[in-house]
Amino acid sequence: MGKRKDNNKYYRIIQAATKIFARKGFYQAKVSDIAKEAGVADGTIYIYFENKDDILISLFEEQMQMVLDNMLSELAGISDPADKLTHFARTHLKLVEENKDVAEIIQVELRQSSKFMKEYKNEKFAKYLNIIADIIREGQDKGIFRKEVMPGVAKRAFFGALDEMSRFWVLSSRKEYDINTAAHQISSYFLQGIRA
Amino acid sequence: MGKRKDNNKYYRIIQAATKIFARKGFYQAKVSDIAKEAGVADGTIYIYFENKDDILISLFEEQMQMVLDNMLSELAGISDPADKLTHFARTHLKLVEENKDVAEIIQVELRQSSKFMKEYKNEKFAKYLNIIADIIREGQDKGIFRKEVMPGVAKRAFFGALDEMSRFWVLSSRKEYDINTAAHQISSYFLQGIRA
Amino acid sequence: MGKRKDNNKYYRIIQAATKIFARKGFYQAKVSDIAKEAGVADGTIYIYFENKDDILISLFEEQMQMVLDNMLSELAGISDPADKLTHFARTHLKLVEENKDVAEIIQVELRQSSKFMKEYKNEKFAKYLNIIADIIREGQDKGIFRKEVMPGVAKRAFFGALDEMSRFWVLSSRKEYDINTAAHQISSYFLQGIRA
Amino acid sequence: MGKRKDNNKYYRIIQAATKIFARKGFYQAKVSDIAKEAGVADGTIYIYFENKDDILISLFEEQMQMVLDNMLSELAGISDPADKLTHFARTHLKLVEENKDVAEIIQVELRQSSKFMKEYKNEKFAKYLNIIADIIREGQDKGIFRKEVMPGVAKRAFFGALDEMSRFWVLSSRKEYDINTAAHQISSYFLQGIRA
DNA sequence: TATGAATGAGAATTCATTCAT
DNA sequence: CATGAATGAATTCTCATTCAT
Repeated sequence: MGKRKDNNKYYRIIQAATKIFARKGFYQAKVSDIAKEAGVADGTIYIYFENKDDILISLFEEQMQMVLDNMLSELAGISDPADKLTHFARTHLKLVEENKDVAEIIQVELRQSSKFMKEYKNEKFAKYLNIIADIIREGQDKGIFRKEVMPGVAKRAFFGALDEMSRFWVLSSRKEYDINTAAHQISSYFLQGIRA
Repeated sequence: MGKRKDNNKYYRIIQAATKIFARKGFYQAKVSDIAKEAGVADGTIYIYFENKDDILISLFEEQMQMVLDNMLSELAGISDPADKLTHFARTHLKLVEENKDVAEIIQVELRQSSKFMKEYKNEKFAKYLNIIADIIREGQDKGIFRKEVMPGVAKRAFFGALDEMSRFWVLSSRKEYDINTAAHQISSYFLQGIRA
Repeated sequence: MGKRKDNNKYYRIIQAATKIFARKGFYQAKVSDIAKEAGVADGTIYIYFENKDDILISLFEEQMQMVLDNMLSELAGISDPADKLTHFARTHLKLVEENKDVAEIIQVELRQSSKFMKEYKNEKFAKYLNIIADIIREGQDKGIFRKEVMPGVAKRAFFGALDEMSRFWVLSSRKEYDINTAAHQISSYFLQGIRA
Repeated sequence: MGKRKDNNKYYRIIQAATKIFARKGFYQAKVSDIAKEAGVADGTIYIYFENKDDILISLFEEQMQMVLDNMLSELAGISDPADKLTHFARTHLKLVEENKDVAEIIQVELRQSSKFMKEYKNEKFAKYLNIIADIIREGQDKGIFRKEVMPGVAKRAFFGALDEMSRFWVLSSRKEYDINTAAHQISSYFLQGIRA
């Protein structure tokens, strides 16, 4: 792929960028901030990444892969589609809580203007959403969920509900509701909402 | 008064900024782009706004006020809380469709890191969310919605579901689902999900 | 002369400019600051003055004329050249004390770069210095002052001594020495220095 | 160290700024003029200096240190206070003649409004003046100068006399008097003026 | 590979001056 | 004469990126 990941500096820079982008936002973050945080020289960044945009893109790819892998392994042992959705919610929110920086970047920067949401085909994110769609289809096949539910709409509704809840956590300091409560509430509305 | 709105140039600049910010994003947009679009000199911007940030903040305030007023008047004649939620969904999505630029900015720029979501207390947006919470509480009082539903969580879940759907529209060109279908689906999951 | 002084606004603007230039310096002062201080509109300034430079030039001319007239009338009744010098010193320092703003501008702005000390022929200031040279020549003719004293050098030495003392007053808040002490000291060194 | 002086670019920029500020004055001088004169890129200036003000401040510090060191070494071998003052005058005026640019900046810009004479504590200049005060005190101790001479006034009178003479040189092209004549005249008035 | 000093294009903002009212 | 909103030229400073060491 032409990208040097062999050296651990690649990952150190990704980690540093995650922290800096989360704290300042993409446009406010300086490449030299990331270099300093990673403990490398400014120029070293350009050995591992094409440019500043590429740091963000790579960060997404790496972190989304981690999120994706984690979610798939969490759901692996569960067979009931309803349980899967409940567990998806809990896992997603727990992940947000445990990886504030990653969550904030995905929340905030990923949604940012043209440069990223428009020009960059975020396939990992699409896959993540499709985990939900697949569970719904599976549930419909098993007769658990209503046939008229449209998976393409429902996946967004379910993800959006979780996501808005996360934003609240990411952007506010106080925590009015704990994760389990929120995860339970949201999956219960949704499950009851689509149940046959 | 601190801000000169008496002159229509204030609104012309807001309109121009809405268009430019939606197209390029806040950081990519040049003040001179906005000036050109508004048909005024660069310096004129600074008669009506403190600086570039202030254009965005003012834009939010003005547009959110419009959105808020519109929603309240749409819901005015409806008494049944379930109908209100359904109509909220339809109105919200229609608004997004009819005001792509405004929607995109609220979607994308409003979520942008520290500068805006953290430092800027977005009270108009909080009010908008609270329209949903109020409807839910009203429904609980009337015994239509389950008592254990937490309005603070549910308002975010419902808004998040709509919002994720909107993002899909705003950021993609093709439209797989029409508004009414999406609005109907989402409000039906949700209503069934919280119904007593 | 093409300059409208008939209206008292001309003088109000000069007064305002004196205050503003003294406080902020020529380049830091905004024409609109002066307009506000004078209680006129920005555009009005340009009815009475060519441009910002012209305000400063006019201010010098007017204020130096005042200083010149004042000094000449103060010295009018004195016949002894030594007394004249002593009185020049006292009058000069008293004037500085009583017209801090004017003094500060002459001290500071008049000396400023090319624009003013180089391109602007400051004839009033030359006349002021020549009052001293004339007194010295008069004293030499009367045999009071040494013949080898060069009036062109001595006038600058005497004025410079007074001027440096003034700067100290203008720029510092505390006053270590009072006017009469300083005037007396300086004129006594100088008189004894040039006496035959 | 906070400021990188290790590289000779620091001094090249100081030299360039000295030339440009002398020619155009601080406010008229563009940072890019200085960069061009120094043969570096605009941005390079900001590696060595905080901002434009800092260039001027640093220039003062460096050049005044040079002036100070030069004066102290010139006076080192002289024991008689009267001779010291005479030599001070000659050295000062020679320095002015040989460093027109430096002299002009110290003459003109240093005196400039609030930004520099008020907010910037010019300690090097104070030290320079105190060389004179110290000589006068020494002379008083040795019984050569009159006891009633106030060193705090006299140092300003002497320096002011020299300074006004320098201004004349710096700002005019023609030279009516040569250095030695002027230095001799001024120190002779002054010495005779304060002698016991 | 790694460095970090140097580069220079780019953008926000200011403010003297104008001119329609 | 007087106004003050509008203009737009001008300038400082930033920072992603390069490249000689």
